[in-house]
Amino acid sequence: MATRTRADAATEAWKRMLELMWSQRGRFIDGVGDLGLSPMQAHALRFLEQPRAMSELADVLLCDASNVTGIIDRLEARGLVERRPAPEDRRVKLLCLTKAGEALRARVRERIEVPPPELAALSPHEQRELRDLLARALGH
Amino acid sequence: MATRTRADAATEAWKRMLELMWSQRGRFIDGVGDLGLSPMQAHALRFLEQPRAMSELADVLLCDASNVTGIIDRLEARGLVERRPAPEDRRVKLLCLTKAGEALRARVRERIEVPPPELAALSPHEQRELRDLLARALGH
DNA sequence: TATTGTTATACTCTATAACTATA
DNA sequence: TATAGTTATAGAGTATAACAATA
Repeated sequence: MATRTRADAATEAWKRMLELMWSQRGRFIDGVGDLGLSPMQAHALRFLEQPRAMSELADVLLCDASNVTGIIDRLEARGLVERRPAPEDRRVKLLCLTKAGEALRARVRERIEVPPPELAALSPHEQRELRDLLARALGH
Repeated sequence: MATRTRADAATEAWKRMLELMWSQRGRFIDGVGDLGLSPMQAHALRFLEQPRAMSELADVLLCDASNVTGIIDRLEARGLVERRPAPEDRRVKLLCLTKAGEALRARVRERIEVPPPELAALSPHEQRELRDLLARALGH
């Protein structure tokens, strides 16, 4: 077996994606921080496009349900989210964004979805290639 | 100006990259968790390929220097890192990995750098295209 | 009995401000 | 005086275990 001096292309691509993502961390933290949100609070808003149960939010945030209690407590205290008992199972609480929550969620998305300069600087053709490759990878 | 019903290609590409990254979050948390590391501890190890001052590590981790004290305290207590006064300025402390720290750092990298199934499933040609596009974006 | 969400607890990460030791 | 790092403090995220309400 020949000595491998270079990783395969998927590994190289992944390492570069990690590098790009890490470089955008400050922009994300500052962007949502300007809106008065911690990173996890911003992610919670992101996933509340539709009402979800506490346990569902815990699943997508990859944290214990007991954490979601605290995260939602803080958003609720700001009037961004409401807890409503689910009609079909009163143990379940559905998390619904208020008007203010919807508005802030839109602002979070606007900020997060602005592509980094590194991508914006690619040619239109390269941008489309990248977009299409990622669509293939994600099975879109 | 015409109504834009679709975002430009860079924005679509970025959104897909965010989606792919978020989907890999659990693998990262579990991967470094299996090694007994929190995410931030793992990142700290990542950036200690060469000895660095506390303040330098604070810069790359995007956190206050006072946080680095605690993060490094915990790594040092496990014998992974040593603080050494810098010869030219004894206020500065250089963080050096021990043998155990080097070994664990290598294991962290091995785990993190495995590409996700979504990328591994692309054809070799597509993988190379993706790798090269990202290299262009990053100015490599 | 089992499940959903909360509470209690403890640890980690986070920033700010005050402090120390060097420069 | 200024800077590098620490300590003190407080708030937020994290998991585990015990608990209340509901199924």
